[in-house]
Amino acid sequence: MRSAVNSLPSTFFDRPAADVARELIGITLLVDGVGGPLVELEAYDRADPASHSFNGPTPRNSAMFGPAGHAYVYRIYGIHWCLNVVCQPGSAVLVRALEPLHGLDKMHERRGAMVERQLCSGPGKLCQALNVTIAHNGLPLDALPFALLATSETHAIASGPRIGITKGVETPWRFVRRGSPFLSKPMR
DNA sequence: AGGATGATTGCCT
DNA sequence: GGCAATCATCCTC
Repeated sequence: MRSAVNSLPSTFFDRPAADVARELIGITLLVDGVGGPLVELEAYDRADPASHSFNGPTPRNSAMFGPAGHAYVYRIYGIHWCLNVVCQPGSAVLVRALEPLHGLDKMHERRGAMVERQLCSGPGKLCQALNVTIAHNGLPLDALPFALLATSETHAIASGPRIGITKGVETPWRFVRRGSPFLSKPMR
């Protein structure tokens, strides 16, 4: 049984990013109807040396200091897009992986022939599959093309160190649905 | 199975 | 000029 929470209050996001990241596990993210349940997220905050916001606002990270519940999209390594949801000022949750469930045909068009477990198993892959780009930077997640849907299911959640960073490596702010085959990497 | 590499943008020192 | 919240490909073991 599913209940729509398309209008998640900004108070849901205007909290510590680690709390939001944990609670977003299992919530379905759609972009123009394409997406599925979130299975992997990471938290970053203002006091965190691994965070883009650590040294204050810049043109690139300005969305991180904007309204909670809006998107922060940035280009990484000159190639890939990464999608975040803004939480407390200067903090955000990086959307790293989801279970491909809706719009598989569109995902395959964008990602090519690909086993399902690799369609959205990483932040860059997920943005390609859902067609998220800089055009989405700053947009609210409670309005089209975005949608967030909660389920009544509960999930076993595991946490551990974040991926791909060189600072703050011991902060266990990566949250995954335990045992999911759709993660960017197994939790360990 | 695991390590090295190239692609390529934008911010930093 | 260096580096980064990545990924696909091309090695080597």
